[in-house]
Amino acid sequence: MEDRWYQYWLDEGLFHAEPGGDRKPFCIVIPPPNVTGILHIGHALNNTIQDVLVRWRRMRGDNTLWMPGTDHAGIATQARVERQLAEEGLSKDSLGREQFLERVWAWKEQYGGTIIRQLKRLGASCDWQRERFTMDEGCSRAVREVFRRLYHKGLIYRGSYIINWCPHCRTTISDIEVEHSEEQGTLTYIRYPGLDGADAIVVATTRPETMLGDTAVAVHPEDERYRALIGRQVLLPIMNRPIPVIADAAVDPGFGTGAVKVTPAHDPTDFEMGRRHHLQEITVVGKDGIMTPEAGAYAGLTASEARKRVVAELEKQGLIVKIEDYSHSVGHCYRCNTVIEPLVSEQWFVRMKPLAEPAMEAVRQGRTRFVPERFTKVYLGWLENIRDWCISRQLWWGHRIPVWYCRDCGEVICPEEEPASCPKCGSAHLEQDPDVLDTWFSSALWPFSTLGWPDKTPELDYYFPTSVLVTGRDIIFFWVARMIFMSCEFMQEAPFKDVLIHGLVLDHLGRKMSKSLGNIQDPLEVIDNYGADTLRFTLVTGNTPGNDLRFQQERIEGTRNFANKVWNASRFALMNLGDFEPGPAGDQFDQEILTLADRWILSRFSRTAGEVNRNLEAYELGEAARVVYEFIWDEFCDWYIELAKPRLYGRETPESRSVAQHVLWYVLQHTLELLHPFMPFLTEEIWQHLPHHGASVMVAPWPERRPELESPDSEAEMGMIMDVIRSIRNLRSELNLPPGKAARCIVITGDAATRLLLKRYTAYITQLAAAEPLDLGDPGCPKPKQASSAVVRGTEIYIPLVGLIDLDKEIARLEKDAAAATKELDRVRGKLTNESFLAKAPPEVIEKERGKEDELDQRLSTIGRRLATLRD
RNA sequence: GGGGAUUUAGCUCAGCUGGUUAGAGCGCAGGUCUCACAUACCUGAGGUCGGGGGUUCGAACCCCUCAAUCCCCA
Repeated sequence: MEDRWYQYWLDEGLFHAEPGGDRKPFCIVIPPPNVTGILHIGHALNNTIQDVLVRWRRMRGDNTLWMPGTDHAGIATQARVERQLAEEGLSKDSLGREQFLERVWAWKEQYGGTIIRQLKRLGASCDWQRERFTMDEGCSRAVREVFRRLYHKGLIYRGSYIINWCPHCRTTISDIEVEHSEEQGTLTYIRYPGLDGADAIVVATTRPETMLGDTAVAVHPEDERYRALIGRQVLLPIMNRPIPVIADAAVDPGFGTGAVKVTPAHDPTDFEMGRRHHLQEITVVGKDGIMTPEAGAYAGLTASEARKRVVAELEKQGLIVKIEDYSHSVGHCYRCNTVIEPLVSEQWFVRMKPLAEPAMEAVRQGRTRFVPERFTKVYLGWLENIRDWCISRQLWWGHRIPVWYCRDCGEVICPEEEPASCPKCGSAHLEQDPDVLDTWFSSALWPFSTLGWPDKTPELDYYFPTSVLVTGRDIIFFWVARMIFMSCEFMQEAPFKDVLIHGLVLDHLGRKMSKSLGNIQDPLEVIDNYGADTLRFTLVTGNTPGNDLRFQQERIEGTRNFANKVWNASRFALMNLGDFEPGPAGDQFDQEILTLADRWILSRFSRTAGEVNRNLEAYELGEAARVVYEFIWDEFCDWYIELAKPRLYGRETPESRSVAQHVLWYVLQHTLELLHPFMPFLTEEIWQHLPHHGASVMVAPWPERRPELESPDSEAEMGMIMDVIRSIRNLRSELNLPPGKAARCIVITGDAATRLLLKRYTAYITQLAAAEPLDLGDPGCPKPKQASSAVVRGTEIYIPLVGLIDLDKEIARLEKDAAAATKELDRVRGKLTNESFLAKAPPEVIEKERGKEDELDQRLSTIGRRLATLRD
């Protein structure tokens, strides 16, 4: 059923959008999933939210484009193909760059469509004709253009700095790709002997092996303990190299002894210090994790082996003061969890300060708005402390850095097209930089590269800036911030008006889903077992924007039940609409011939539509879905359909039947439309079976409020009748009367209007409460003693059952009622006798309290009289 | 160390700008196979809204503080 409708939508071209026209544009660019990936539950949530918004706006009449695509995911994809090669006994180096890339492309062709197919199963209404890939021709051109412009503007530079090296992935990674975690290690205190009679100094370190590359010892400038030593020299043990004692405010006097060893080539803080004090940078650990020749006798050892031997040697020399257990933060690669090695290396960087400023301004001025708003702070905080972005990666799969070096004159060239010769010396000996760019560099351009930039396309002109970006909060730094600064730089405006941030999908115990925990919920399995509609609805409900959501089996089943309810109600409607033709004025109603139930459900429907819209506009998708759910189940099914049955079954007049058909059809059809963004397949299936205009529910006009259908009077009258019915049901239940068994019921009210109302709609009450016969009377009429009774809104209800009423029980029940009413009345009277309340509360609030007081008062006296009778 | 989130019925969560007798689903108890639906219907029991203080006529909602859990950053 789902596949069939999806194919129908595709065949009808309903997902496709073209720029132009006088409708409002609405555009979302998809967060491109990794080509290598498969759909996980987080994708399902992310894309369901987008699809709800997109389907809603499209029905509302906006020119709606949902731009899809995938990301080349440099490290991940390369790693996958390398693993595949390894299984064949090959390696990327044995293949060579060209052949390896061919293999990756082939792999992409074979597996790259998987996640797209899965998105389709979810029901995603993307414009697939426009599907893009971050390494397709257009995106690649955008990447080269952006690089070139930033380079010539001096915002991209090459330099030797400390970077994060992942020895496993064998590439640099950016600062945000490093994940820190607390680890148990040791703190080793080492004595560095003083030179020229100076005192020795003791330093503490978590990585003793790096001492081989020390080029200074640092203390805090105001640390009295070491003041005398500043500017003097100490002897670096083992290497027997004299190194200076320097003063730097970056040193924490509270750490260890307050004196630290400085290894500029292997620690970010030390690196900064080294640059400030012009220290030598000695690399002792290589990119392979092996000690370099600079490590002297330790060259060739692994770092951890070197650590053992260095400590042993220092021990031998009596220079180890002590070794303590110590818990400290260690950086790991976000992809493979390998411990990161900080290294000094020649890399490409983006100068962030000038780019960050406009990106912060765009958000500060509200041109881009985060929903929920609290994420603004996260975003701004990050950009305020931004460091330059290392963008070169030592990979093959990705956008090659568009820079060539002349082997003859050393010129660095960043031209528009691949150069044939050096513009400076004319040499043909050019060599392109071997590295590729960080994957996020190309995704940062996604909102405009997919719309055709750097060309001036109609798409770019019409759909940019896009309307809203929907993404998880884990990706604000990686992606959202970078898109914003790139757009500010190249489009002179922020790429989207709103950023809707959603939380993570957790398992039923509230834990992150992970392979190692084995608690992954596969969305496709849910689709197979329950359908995409159920998955979508479950993900969207029971959750507020930005908050995490626990995924529970019971909630899936609850939603499945709801889908089933919709299905059955519709089946009922279809069974009774066989001979119904809506006619040209199908949305018009003659108020005169409508029944109370008709007016009530139409009124409730209009309000529901209003609520759904209000919530969707506020990105409260969960609330919007809940409102539709409650309307369908609690009002349409439980009350309206039940009340319409006798009419539909022809037990009344043919005219009454046809009016009921009309209202039933109208409400069901438009309710399906309201539900469509959340449950696209089910609603299409039913909608198509109902009399309708148009090709699909997905392009039906979106239901808006219709104030002329709203009727507070009908809602109030219906509310009264419903209360009476509930009250009778309650009494029946307490008397253990089976729901189907008719029972006589006496309803007494002093209010003539109410009596008239109940008289007119006696049929509703007899039908839904099996109250038959129903006697209506005024307060003067006799009340049976052998009866169970209740009071609702000033109306007394009696069910007489001679011989079956336990008077003591009945008295106890009424006393309980009276006690509750008394308690409440005391509270209300407390308010109403409070002068400040009367003086300061708004009149309508006071009025409301007075109304309550009257009702409670009346109720109490009625119950009181009844009790007196029973006790008699 | 800094920042944020969460804490409401047995469980999972709603509760929009302070004006409710605090809601839903599941679970629980009782009753119904009523011709759309037992994946259902009817009825009911369950909460001093994490603790303490404050602002206010009025606080689940605003402020302060403490506690627990989770997340991010350094």
